[in-house]
Amino acid sequence: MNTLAEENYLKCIYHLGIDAAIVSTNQIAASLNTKASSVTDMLKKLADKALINYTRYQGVTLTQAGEKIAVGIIRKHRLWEYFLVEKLNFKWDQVHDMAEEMEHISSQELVDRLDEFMGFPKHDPHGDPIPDCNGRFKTPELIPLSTLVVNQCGVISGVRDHTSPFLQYLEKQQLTIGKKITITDIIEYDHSVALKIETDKEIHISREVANNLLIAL
Amino acid sequence: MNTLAEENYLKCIYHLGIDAAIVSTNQIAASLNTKASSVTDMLKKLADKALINYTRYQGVTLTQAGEKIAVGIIRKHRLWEYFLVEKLNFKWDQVHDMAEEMEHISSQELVDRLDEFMGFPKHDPHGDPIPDCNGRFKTPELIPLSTLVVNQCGVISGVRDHTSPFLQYLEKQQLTIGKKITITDIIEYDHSVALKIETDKEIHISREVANNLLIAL
DNA sequence: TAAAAAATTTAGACTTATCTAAAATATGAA
DNA sequence: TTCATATTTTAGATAAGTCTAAATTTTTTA
Repeated sequence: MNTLAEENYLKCIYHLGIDAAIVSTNQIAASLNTKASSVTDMLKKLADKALINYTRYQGVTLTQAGEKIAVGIIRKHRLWEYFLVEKLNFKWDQVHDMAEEMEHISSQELVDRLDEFMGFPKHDPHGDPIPDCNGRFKTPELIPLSTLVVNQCGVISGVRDHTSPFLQYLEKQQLTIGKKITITDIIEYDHSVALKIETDKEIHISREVANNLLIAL
Repeated sequence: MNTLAEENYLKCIYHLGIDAAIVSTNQIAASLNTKASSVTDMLKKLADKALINYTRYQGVTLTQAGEKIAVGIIRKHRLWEYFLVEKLNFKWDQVHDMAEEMEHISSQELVDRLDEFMGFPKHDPHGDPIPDCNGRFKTPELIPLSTLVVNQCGVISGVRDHTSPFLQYLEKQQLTIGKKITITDIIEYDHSVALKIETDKEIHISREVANNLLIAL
């Protein structure tokens, strides 16, 4: 088995690897709030375990074995988030830190039974896809709301920012997963966006918010 | 917050303290599969944190603060065991190791909501009482089955041995929590016991098994 | 394309929790 | 009540994961 620190590095490399073919030491250090020298030490260890491909000064990628572990952790994280929201009635902005602890519970059978207990959910409370017990999942085509044009419509299906303040703001504005929205206006001056939620409510959001809201067309 | 190791020491001292006013270094070492010298180191640390009362060579007791933490961990352990058995359909002999990991998940609100979700259960799958959110619980008067006499009856309400082989054996014999039993015979030679389960099944168990089965009269 | 800047690694140190071996203290049997 | 034994503590070492500071390599830019 792997230590907690190892698991966190693998998960981090996986996430950073989504936007970049190769992940750098400094990216990992920034993401984990640690120092580059600490990262280097851990990279050597993970390379020895054949969980990453690593050459000095050249950044890292996950091996198949490493990716499998990372996806397993993400599966657990998202299933526990779903559990916390759907079964224990937490809000979507409260569950991240708890799931961060729970994702390290080791039993494979536990996760699989939890999955079954909840009816094999496909998405966590933030819209992120939940890998199945074989680690398979598909990432739907989502685009930032900021790329839509006037009169275009779509469904809120994910967020780029998972922090509490952002999620709380969205909740207050009723900008939650599954809601259908239509762009009614885009203000040239600051790129802020006016939009209609479902059929009634009309609201106005900043460019930054629009950038962090993901839409399925 | 306390480290995982600290929590395990506190829980261990609590359990050992049930049968003895003062807990010794060697008892803790045996119980945690560690060395006495390691225990001494940790005792100093816990004493510095005012979680135990400790004087060199004199053994330890928990302070009120230490006991509160220990009971909190036991509450979490037992609630998760209940969850695993009642919601995820695990057998009572499969849940201990998983709960051992889950008991260290820190959120107080999570445990309390879990408790509520399950309807505030009073006992875990092995019959042990679950402390409420204020750490209060009462230990019912239970006696080993081996102390009963012929024709005496009672209800199986707990076990002294929580290991898988013992629990599996009990399950196979239908000697599970809640079953009413009546002693039909006690064999002088080896102190083994013949008994009737509920109204029908008649079985024969060893002295050792009888010693580890707890009965409410 | 060479020097400056940025990124990364190495070297050496610290903390936590553990260990072995030796020393100190307590216990209990003669 | 003293000595042998058992228990406990101290001293010093080790592994994991982190840190700072210095050295090395890569990248950028002039």
